[in-house]
Amino acid sequence: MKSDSPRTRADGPGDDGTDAPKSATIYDVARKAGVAASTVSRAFARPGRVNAVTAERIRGAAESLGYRANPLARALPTGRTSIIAFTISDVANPFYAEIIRGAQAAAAEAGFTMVLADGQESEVLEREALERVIPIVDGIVLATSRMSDAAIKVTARQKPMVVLNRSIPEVPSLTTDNQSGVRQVVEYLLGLGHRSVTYVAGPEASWADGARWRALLEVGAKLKVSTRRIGPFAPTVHGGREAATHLMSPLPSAVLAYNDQVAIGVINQLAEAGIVVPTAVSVIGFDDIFASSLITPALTTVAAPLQQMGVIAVRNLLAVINGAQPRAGGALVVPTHLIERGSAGPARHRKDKE
Amino acid sequence: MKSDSPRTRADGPGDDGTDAPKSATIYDVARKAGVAASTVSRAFARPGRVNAVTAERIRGAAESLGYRANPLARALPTGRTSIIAFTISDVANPFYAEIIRGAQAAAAEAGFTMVLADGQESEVLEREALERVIPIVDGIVLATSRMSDAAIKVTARQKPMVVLNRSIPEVPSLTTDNQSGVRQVVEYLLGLGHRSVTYVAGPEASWADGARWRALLEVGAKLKVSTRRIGPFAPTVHGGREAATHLMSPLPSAVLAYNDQVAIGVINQLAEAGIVVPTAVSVIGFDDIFASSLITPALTTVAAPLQQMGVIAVRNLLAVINGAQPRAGGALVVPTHLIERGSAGPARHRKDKE
DNA sequence: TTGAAAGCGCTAACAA
DNA sequence: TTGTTAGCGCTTTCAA
Repeated sequence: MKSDSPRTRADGPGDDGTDAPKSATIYDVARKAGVAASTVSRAFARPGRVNAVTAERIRGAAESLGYRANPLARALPTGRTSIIAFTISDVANPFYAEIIRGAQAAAAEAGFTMVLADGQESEVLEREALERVIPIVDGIVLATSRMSDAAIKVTARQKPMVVLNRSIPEVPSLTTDNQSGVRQVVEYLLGLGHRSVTYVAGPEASWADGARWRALLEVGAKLKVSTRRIGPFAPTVHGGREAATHLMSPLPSAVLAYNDQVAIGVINQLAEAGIVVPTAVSVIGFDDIFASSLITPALTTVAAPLQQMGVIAVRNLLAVINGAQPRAGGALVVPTHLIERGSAGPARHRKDKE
Repeated sequence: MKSDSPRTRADGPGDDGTDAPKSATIYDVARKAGVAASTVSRAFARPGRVNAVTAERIRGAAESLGYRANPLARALPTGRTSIIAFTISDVANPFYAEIIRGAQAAAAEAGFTMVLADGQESEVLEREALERVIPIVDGIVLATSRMSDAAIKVTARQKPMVVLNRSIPEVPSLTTDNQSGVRQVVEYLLGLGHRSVTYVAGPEASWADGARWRALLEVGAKLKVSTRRIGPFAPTVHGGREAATHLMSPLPSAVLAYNDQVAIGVINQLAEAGIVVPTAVSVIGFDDIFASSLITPALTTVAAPLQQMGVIAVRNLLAVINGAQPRAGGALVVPTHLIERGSAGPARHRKDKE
């Protein structure tokens, strides 16, 4: 009286001995509760549409059988997996840690699983990782992608998407307020007596890099601070070290680096050449990564509400997945603020006019 | 002549406008190639079992239609998703970065997608994250779990599993050679004239913590170095700072910290109290995280082949998934080596005998 | 070597 | 409010 379930392959060639005991299906629950399978399904999906006592009976049966809906089986007819992808350019980049946390929490809160796809700073690998997860996810958060706008737009047509740290027309975007961050930096430096800033650029494929440099150009013009740009360099400590070698001959008064890693590299390399920060030169970074407060001197940097960004990105994505109209207009912008630590100081008095 | 496909819900209430064009199914390919669907399936799964020219025709049809097998639909009859889970105790912990990379690469190489589940240093959250992904994965790598051995064993019965940084009988395990790492540390310190080592302990739920302290006890006894232990402390910079306050009254000659973060915290806090490392006290960490080479003084630490560990863990897991007998016997142990940097130096001559 | 057909566990019309 | 019935796209027996 229990073998009427039409299983054929349930006990096929049991090659791997690690198989768990077959878990209960919706049919088992239905039989035990004395209702049709569809009623069980309904009881879970739309509790309102089923008689209260029936629902209770079903719940009891499900519990006693340890029933857990098979998310794969559910995904097939509905086309929804309750999985979202979060792609980053590099897991090893500490910048993402907090963003990921916020994103993960927001996803979990909504009953979604988040899969992390790491591009390892390579456009090809990023594509591959994305390609691999696309068929199994309901939506995608693209954080700091190295792909082109065009490529992103194509992907955005396949699945709901939100991009982070980048602004793409027609795709819901979330960025930090680079403009304001840069302004705070320049004003701060001005207050310390600096009259020029050298920007150490990051990867050319980085949207943030362009935004930061443009902002500096603009703010510099407005506030009468002269600006210079060197680069591009890799967005790493090593990249910063390399940049430092180009920074030494006419030592600038102040340096703004693409990100904290680069700033740290600059400081390290300069230190090895006997050039002391901030006495000889001021250095400021972006992002406020973990290590920034630990180095000597501690890094002055532009911070953003990282965790919040993860949360917002995911919430927006889920809204779109649930049928919301992807917000038009420009990117959503989150505020930044300058964290004053020890790597920027008063401009030294210089005999040589610059 | 194309609408004979029995779709009913293909164009239901189109609520969300983001839907991609329906992608081709195996039936579309079958029709175009003039064969049965089962033949198409076979052509992809067991190319040997299908006529070469037929196979070619199918491949052509698939290509021209841009056919991609739906992994979800495939998972239903086979019970295999080609997804594995990688659970860590904290994404923000830089220690995992390289491990994740290796793991991800090994997974991708085998055509598997890896989902990262973050426990955020909480046993409850770790369980939840795991619970959420278990039904959709073929196997699990548990890196530095905060769960109990018993709980892990239970989960290991549900799905193939490999644990990292921990040794659990009956579950395939992979650990670093803490014994050797500690011995290298003690021998190095002995060479510098130290005669005692204080261990700053990490979380009690950490297997590595126990292993390191036991190793120190053993090696200390053998090499006639006296040992002391304080803690537990959180495995963070903050935890290290806190530990430092307990370290000051009788300042030890040498400190071995649970991990690099703790070591960094100790150094920072000590510095703020005017105690200079390594002049006044030597400090050594574990793991060799990114930040360790950046702080001043650069941290002397015990490093392991992180990326390799990720690769090995995933390869072993995949082997088990594919039916290999989970290797019995103890854990697989990967070598460690001491990286000598600046945070450990000669023991200072002390008037006061200790 | 190929095709027909049943079924994986669930959802969603449609009727009752 | 509930049951019946077709599928979702793929795999896998079983026959041909």
